Amino acid sequence: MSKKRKSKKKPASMTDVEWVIMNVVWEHEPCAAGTVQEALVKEYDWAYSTVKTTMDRMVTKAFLSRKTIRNLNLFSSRISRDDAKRGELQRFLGRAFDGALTPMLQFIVDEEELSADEIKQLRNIIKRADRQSE
Amino acid sequence: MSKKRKSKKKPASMTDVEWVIMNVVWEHEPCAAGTVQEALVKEYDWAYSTVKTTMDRMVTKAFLSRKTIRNLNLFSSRISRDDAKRGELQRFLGRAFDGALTPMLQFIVDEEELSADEIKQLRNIIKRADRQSE
DNA sequence: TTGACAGTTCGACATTTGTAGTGTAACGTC
DNA sequence: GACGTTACACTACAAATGTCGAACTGTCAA
Repeated sequence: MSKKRKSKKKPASMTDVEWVIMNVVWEHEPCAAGTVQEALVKEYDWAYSTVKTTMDRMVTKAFLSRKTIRNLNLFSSRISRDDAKRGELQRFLGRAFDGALTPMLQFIVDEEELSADEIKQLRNIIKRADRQSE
Repeated sequence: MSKKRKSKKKPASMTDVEWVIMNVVWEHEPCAAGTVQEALVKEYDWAYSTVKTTMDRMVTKAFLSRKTIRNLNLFSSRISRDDAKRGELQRFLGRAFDGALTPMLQFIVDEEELSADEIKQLRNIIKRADRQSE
């Protein structure tokens, strides 16, 4: 898309498929494509080669790194889960909430029907943060 | 991507470009492609035809509707801003937080450096929700 | 009526994405 | 050392995306 303004380098965006794969890699790294495919086949029935191709591409995109041992490709993540989450949050906020955080929470509170329990949890989270910031 | 399980119909996902355009449409609808292009040219320098083509495609995808008056195409949104936000939130949570809300907020509180003011705002939002749920 | 304009339609093209088949090379086993 | 099993590398291909240019058309004022 390419905005005109400069922006502090943030992790490139991942597609849905890539997220699914990354989530497995973070759990199992370093791991082979077969491992990932097997972990996912119950939910998504992708062929081995589909997963492998995607992972190869993710190496090019620098989401993954590859280490070859003998006949085996071992993949590892090149971005941390937290960085990826941060990037995703930024993009999400940017798209839908003009980048602002509190409107987003406001929206959630207003629009999603939160259970009393969830509200309690949220309150606790905030409370803790609040205390810590003093 | 297509998961194996069924899922309640939720709005299809929009690309970044589509979000940018939608945000303008929501502000100005019903509006012409030229209006949108002009509104965006300062930030993104897309040619008129780029915007127009994208909007045409968005009609096909049912994000927009088109009404032709004489020589003019007037576009309107077919999904509400809130629905789009809801969908986006779901996708965001699904990708990065296994669909769960509180871990997401936890993450924000832990990882983003929130200003004291932001924390206060958050607390107020929650407090209000809390009171309301009783 | 003739431009100047604004807006349209259509086609085009390079990339990226989703998805996978195939032939091949290495591995472990009997 | 032959053989079945794996995992790999390579190729393919349609659909979606990002991006426009060119040619055409309707409108309105001079």
